[in-house]
Amino acid sequence: MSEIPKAYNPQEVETKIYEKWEESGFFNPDNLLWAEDKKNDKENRFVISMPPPNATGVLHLGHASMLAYQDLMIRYNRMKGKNTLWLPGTDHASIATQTKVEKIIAEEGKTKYDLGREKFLERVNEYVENSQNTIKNQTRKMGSSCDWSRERYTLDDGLSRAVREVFVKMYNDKLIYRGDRIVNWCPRCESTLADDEVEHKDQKANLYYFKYNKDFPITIATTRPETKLGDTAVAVNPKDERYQKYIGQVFEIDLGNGLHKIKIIADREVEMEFGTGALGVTPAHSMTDWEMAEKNDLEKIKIIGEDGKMNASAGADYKGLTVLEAREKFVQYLEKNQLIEKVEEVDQALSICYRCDTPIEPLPSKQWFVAVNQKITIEGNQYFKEGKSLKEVALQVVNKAEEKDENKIEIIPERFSKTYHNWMENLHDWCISRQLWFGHRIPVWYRNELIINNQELDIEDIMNAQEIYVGTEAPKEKGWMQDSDTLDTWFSSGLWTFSTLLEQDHKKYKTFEEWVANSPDLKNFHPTSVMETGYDILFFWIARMILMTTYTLGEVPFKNVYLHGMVRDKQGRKMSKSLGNGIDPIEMIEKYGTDALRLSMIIGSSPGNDLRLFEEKIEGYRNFVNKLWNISRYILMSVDTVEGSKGLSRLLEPSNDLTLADKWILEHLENLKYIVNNSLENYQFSFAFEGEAGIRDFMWDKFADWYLEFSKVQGKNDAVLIYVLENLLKLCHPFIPFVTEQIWQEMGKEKLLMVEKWPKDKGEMESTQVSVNFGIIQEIIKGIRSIKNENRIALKEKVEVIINIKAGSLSPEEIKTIKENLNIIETLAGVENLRIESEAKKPEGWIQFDCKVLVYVNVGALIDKEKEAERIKKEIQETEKYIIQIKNKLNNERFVQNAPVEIVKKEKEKLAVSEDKLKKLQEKLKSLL
RNA sequence: GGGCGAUUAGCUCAGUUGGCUAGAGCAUCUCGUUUACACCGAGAGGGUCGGGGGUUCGAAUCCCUCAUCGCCCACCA
Repeated sequence: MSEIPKAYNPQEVETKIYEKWEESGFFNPDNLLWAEDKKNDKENRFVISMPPPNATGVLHLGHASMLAYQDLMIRYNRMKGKNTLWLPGTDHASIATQTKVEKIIAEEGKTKYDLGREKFLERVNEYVENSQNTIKNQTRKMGSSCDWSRERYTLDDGLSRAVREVFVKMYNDKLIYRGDRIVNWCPRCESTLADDEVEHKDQKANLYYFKYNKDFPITIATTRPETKLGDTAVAVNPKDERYQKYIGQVFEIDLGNGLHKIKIIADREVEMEFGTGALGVTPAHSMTDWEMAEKNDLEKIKIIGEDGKMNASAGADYKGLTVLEAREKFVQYLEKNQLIEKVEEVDQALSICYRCDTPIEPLPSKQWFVAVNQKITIEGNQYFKEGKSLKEVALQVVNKAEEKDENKIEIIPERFSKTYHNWMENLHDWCISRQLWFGHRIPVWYRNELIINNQELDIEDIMNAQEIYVGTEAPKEKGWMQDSDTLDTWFSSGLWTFSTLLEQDHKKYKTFEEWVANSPDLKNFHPTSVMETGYDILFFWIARMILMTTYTLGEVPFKNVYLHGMVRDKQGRKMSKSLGNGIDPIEMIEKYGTDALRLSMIIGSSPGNDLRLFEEKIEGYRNFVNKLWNISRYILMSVDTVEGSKGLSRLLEPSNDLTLADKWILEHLENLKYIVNNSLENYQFSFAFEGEAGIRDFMWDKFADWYLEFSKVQGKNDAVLIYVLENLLKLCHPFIPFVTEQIWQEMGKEKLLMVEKWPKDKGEMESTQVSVNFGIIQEIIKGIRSIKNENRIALKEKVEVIINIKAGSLSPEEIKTIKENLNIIETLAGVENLRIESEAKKPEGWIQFDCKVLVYVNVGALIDKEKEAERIKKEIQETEKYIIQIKNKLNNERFVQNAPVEIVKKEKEKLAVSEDKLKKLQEKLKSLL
């Protein structure tokens, strides 16, 4: 088997291995044979809905990390014999995708209007198809073992029907309504945005202090003077003595766009300390002001249009100007009339669009909303049987941090439950209509006489039609026109966990209820087990899925939510194009292999916390993978097989004829199984690998550096070698699937490692005599090596050593152990003429150290006595200090009284050991001088 | 304005009910051409656990407070 390459070459094997996996069919739970009898056993399923990447662009590190965590969970559970499904797909991401394509055609000097809706959508779909393929191939490169036969797209036929069905159902239940309300408007996207799609950016702004006219009694302050053209009130704090007398009065003003009535109103929300304590109320262009207007029944004058420009109501002077132009012009007007008192620079949180950073313009508009506070009763739905609102149910099904209920959704880490509850409690009705072309068209049709007569109509006219039809298909009669808007992309992703499990061939089901009741996948795989995603979309997505799924199915979408952090650079900065600090996962895969990249993202990550990633880290894990490769290479080259390589599997169970080292490694393997199982069950992925007794320590330190070196000297035990290797490969597989599968194949296995049985553990390992005995040998070897190194003696250069065993210091078994392992000490520490003596005196000029025994090492003439004496003095000082510490503790009555007995006992033992050590050190120092 | 997180070796991080003289990897230094691996092996140095206070026999760990950095939410216009 010497044909195994010296260094693992991921590029050569990864594609082939992935093809092998995919061809095996085991990504699809229907083909997992062991699951046959448990096919319909819901308890035995493990399901993850892959958060669908946007169907734009390429795979970035965020995707890569998500795929690494999910594939880890999936492979672990699959090997454990669960009916395992990982359902992949892509999201049409209406606003993101449309923005991207708009940019592309802008480079051709065109706008979407030049193309028209139909042609534009063709371009988008073309673009999407291209990107989807890229993303899918890159997902494969990550080694993702997802079931491609069940792949879905939020805009595919079935999912589109699901969207329409749910919309209609909600409309009929009065949970969706059309309302004329102030909304967040992005003038660049020319669309509304949901509240959480608005981001805030801190910036400096001018705060203008002025009066509407010379006679007006109150000075107001604003950062947006141009909106004052639409003011209908001035609000003051009811407690503000300065303005008490004006409350309730109405003034008439003219800012050049006609007479306005300005009413002085009182509102507790007004801060007396800010500005002049008086706020000009612009109902149509401020969220706060809109609410005040509702409360006080004020007129709402819309002066800014959907194009972000001033409209006719702003007056002839301003009509057609952009907001900024209008601001400049209005400020000039104020200056000319000497109305400005002062201008102050203030910090302001500017609202911007989360997709294109354009400042948001709040304005009134007729839009579709989901009513989150509307109470509703639904028969057969466990959550809504007693009249609850969407919001109430969404709050009820998620665990609060302080009170845990197994039946509720658990968010990991726990602290995000609080964030979730807080956000959900404050949720307003959700604006779901978007003035975008790309997406699910709203399934609403309008009709009036004008449409029937086929006249040229403005969209406003149509939408103001008297007749409305809401249904999953267009009405058959003539004269109906569909709403031109599309749905918020999160509306469809909110259905993702279940809409993807509805039978693809939906046409055979007449009603939604039938479709839901008869789709086998939905029955078998929903609710899903874990939703693994970034904390950044907790509100956008997690919350929406919970709202939509509890309503539609009466089920939660998932049992647990695992939130990962963001990938950042070494300094903790966001990776971005402008900083140039981004890492391309595909490039890293080509350089270091997928397994290395996966490890670099799994290790060091903990739920909800950001992860710093840099190339040296990936390189480090490439080294790890190569180490595993070489351990395997060594074992495969050295074991004697019964029938060539395929005979390896016959040597599975280690026999009873075991050396100390055999027993030692097998014990630690058992412990490793426990550590890995326990950590993975508790989502402590990093700990399973990198923890104190994790995979890395076992493989590299215990197995390679100790056990294999022992076996080279003391003779190998093929059964143990193979047994440990096989188990190690299994335990590593979910982390680093490619290299482990490749080694498995090199071993001549017929079955894929991917579907091998996961090693069961027998609980936590207790410290045994085997460990103690092995530890003694290790200590002796390490001590000799250390002394040689300090005295600049090469490891291979042999030195004389005497092991001095004091009467009664070791058990007979321990003494026997040392005697049996003299050869290993000689070889691994570079010793000749090794002797064991009891009560031996240290020969002149030798150096001693102690562990459980005293060891004398002949370092010959090389010893630098003074340096050695210095070293010992330092050690004596440290030991003395330590002894004082322990003595103080033990002399403290309260410690002896209050501390648990084992702790006190331990301290006493420590004291005894240290005092013994001190004595030996002092002897040593004496003999030196 | 409210909430959350982080702060442990030069760097990246462990440290899970408070109890081994606080650990690992990388980097540094010394040594090594042992046929599994230099993507390696052996050894060494390096930390008053952000500051202060408290609880406790005992604190990196629990509580309070301050500081720095980061994130989220929010209608100071």
